[in-house]
Amino acid sequence: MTDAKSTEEKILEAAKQEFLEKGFSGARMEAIAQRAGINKALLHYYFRNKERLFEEVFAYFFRQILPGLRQIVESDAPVLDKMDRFVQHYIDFLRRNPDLPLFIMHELRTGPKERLRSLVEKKMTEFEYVRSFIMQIAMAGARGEIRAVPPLHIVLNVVSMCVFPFVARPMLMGVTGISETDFEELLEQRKTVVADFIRAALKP
Amino acid sequence: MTDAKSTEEKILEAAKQEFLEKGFSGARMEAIAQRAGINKALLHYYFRNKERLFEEVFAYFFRQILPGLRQIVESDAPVLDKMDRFVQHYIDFLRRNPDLPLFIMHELRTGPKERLRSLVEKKMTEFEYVRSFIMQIAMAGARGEIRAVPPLHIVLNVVSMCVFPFVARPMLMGVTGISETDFEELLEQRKTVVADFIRAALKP
DNA sequence: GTCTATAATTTGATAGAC
DNA sequence: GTCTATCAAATTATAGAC
Repeated sequence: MTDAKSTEEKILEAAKQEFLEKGFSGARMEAIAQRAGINKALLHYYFRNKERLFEEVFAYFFRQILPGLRQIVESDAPVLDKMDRFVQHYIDFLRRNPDLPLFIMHELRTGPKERLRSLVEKKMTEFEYVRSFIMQIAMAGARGEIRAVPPLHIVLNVVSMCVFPFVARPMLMGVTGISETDFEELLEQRKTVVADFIRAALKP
Repeated sequence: MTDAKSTEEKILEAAKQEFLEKGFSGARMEAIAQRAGINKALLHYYFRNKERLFEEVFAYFFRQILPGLRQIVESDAPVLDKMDRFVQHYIDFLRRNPDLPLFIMHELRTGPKERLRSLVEKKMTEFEYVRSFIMQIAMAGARGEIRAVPPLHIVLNVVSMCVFPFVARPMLMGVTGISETDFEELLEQRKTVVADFIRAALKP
């Protein structure tokens, strides 16, 4: 197919980059136009204003926040295996989208509160899977399959350990002084280290 | 004493709030002036421009990022006890400064890269303690006191589990639908849950 | 649909009186 | 030190030709 991207697609692509790098208030319409290889006026032709363009981009990223969770949660593997799979899959995903979490968190924190509510209402599906997962963990705990730890905290721990390195990346590299490639290596190790850590922590 | 705050202090106080809430690019000098009960001109009298005022504020917050670490690391308690103490102490600190991590991370990510370097050079003391802690963990692992897990990953895990709930707070409350007070309760529980989790994960 | 030119607004910063 | 008034620059948004 390799058909040239439509102008609208080019704009969205450019806007994603700019907003991701600078955040809403730091992003510049002019910069987005340049990235897209067009001029400002055309931005406003396709998307009325900065706010609307941002909403489009933000909603797109928000939908991606927990990819592939369904497959994992709905399978009939033991919960510990599901956690393994989640950790591996999620860290790989974040390596391809390293700025996503910080972007979402910052905009959720600084932006208007309606932003979250409207999105949660539409895209509750992923969140349903989170709740399902929590239930499954609770049941596994009840039947002694794993150690009794409050399920919500378990999920929090798992996600924390996956996401945090990406959020804290600049600090981490500043403190340890490790290189770009060492950091990548660290993330690769982390897929198994974190999975092991969780298994050990939940051993009955 | 109860002496009225000096104008400079009022400005800094106001600037901390504004920058913390909105970030550098989202903050408005006008808003800071209003919060401080003065006018814009006076801001520029005390701090030449927005950038300088921000640097002041940012450096202040940055210094606070790992409070009380020294006491914990330098004591001669077993490493696991130190981790307990760190978790309890750090979560309590973050409850009093819930927006600190996200603010630092976002500005480190979006701001000029010199920002980090200059601060790291000055305030390496806290980071030294982190490195000491990592060494202590490595040694504890070598003598079988804890399970053999790469020390850097252990520290990452500990910090992750403490910090992440604060970074992800809006998302967390959106997903689970829990109330403000329930969230506080969750954090309180977390002090012991996380400490336990780590102990279990590191049991030889 | 796309552009150039320009308006309208916001916002950081300064001049100068008190 | 503090204020009012104002400027200059940056930035979003629109008008109108092609």
